Amino acid sequence: MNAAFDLSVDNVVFGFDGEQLQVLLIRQGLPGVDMAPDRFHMAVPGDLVFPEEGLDQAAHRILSNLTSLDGIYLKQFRAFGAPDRVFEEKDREWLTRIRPHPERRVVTIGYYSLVAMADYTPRPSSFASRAEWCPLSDLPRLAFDHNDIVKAGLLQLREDVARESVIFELLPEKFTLGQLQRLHEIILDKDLDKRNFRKNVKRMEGVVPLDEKQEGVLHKPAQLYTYVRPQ
Amino acid sequence: MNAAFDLSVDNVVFGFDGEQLQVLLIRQGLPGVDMAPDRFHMAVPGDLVFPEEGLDQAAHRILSNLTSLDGIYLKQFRAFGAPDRVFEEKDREWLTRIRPHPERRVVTIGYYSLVAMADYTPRPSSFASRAEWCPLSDLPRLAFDHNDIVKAGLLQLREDVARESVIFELLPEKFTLGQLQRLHEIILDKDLDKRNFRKNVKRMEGVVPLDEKQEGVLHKPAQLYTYVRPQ
DNA sequence: GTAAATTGGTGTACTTTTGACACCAAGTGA
DNA sequence: TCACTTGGTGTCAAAAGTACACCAATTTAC
Repeated sequence: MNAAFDLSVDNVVFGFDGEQLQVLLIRQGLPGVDMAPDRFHMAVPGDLVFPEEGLDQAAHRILSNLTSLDGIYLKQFRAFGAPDRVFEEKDREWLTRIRPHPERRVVTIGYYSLVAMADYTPRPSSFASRAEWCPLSDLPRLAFDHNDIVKAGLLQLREDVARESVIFELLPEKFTLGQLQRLHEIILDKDLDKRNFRKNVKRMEGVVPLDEKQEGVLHKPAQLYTYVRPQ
Repeated sequence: MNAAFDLSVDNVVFGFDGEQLQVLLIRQGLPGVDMAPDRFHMAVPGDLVFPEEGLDQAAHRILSNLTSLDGIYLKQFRAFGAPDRVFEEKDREWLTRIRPHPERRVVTIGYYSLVAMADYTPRPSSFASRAEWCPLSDLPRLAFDHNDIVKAGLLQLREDVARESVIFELLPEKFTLGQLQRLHEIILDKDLDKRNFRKNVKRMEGVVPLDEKQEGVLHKPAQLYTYVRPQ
């Protein structure tokens, strides 16, 4: 019995544009092959873990390679190891062409991450892959079990938002309370009362007002805030 | 580059005896070898995942094999994949003798589980292994990175107890409010007020009083309760 | 320059939850 | 019958959560 696995990491990167949650996807073609649009491989950025590298380390490396995103928040949330998680013909074909051992069972470790979209517009990177933001509400059919992975990442994010200060990773350096509230509403998928929300923010450590206002908006400009990690 | 991993599952099984939290450990010797006591391999029950089996499935199978515990609550909480997680000489030696590919890097998926100790006294099982309860407060040095795994499992349990009804898995079918409170106190590692605790229990779905009282105790016998999963 | 549209910003009253606190009751064993 | 142990109960104050309505500042269209 020769139970060898390939191990991969998949990163569900959430971004926020002030309006809705987005997920970073990569569209991968095959080098030198002209593919029909529906044969593209839309997936969350992920790849195999190297033999000598830690999991967190791999997650950062892979994300950096595929999207040039560096030094961002990344949290492991779950392993996905159903034996049939790669079952579609299209997926298998793709693997055959890029993986040294396409027949091997792959177990993947899911990470989620948070990025302030304003701070980063994804730069296509290296090999025939293009990174692009896609609204969470409008996800296409993804490769492998990546739709499940995204869903699970979102659930974890929801749980974490309540407890941690994770959420500020999703905002630009300067943000308005309106944005902060909308982000909470979108992640938690429920409406919050404006005044109560602001009451809570006041009690929150690290949210500090700047001497600056929004500009170029078509309504009363909002006070800008920033987040400084407590301690 | 031939990046092949072995994949294992490790189960941190928590038990409660009415007094303190315990963890289920297995003491594994080598078949036919007489080992000095300090060379025994004390570990959390875990083993390799089969090539064709899902992760949850593997966790249940392995736990069942090593401890004859079946059909219990099991929750995946984290993957452990540091490249050097198996570094001690003693551990390596042991692996060399039981694993087909002892040199292979092993990534393990941590599960935690909960058992009402009263319902189950571990039965030694199959190959030269003995399962035994060990107080959490008095854990020995375990094999591999199992001390870390237990610690991480406990943290996850703490978080989950607040939200879910997980905790009843740790109690016998009939329990007293005193036991329920002690269990909370032990898991959360803080004292709770008796009256406030009972107030909260009243608001909790599923905890129903029985027409029965404790017997054979050296004090006022307590009302017995049971838990019925809501809906 | 006036009106419409849009989002920003504020306080109060009610309800619910949490937290602190002390004493009698029902058993056991000496 | 006394000492010991755990079981069981209510009240009050503080904190947190929730519901709710109006004016302010800016832009654009007329």
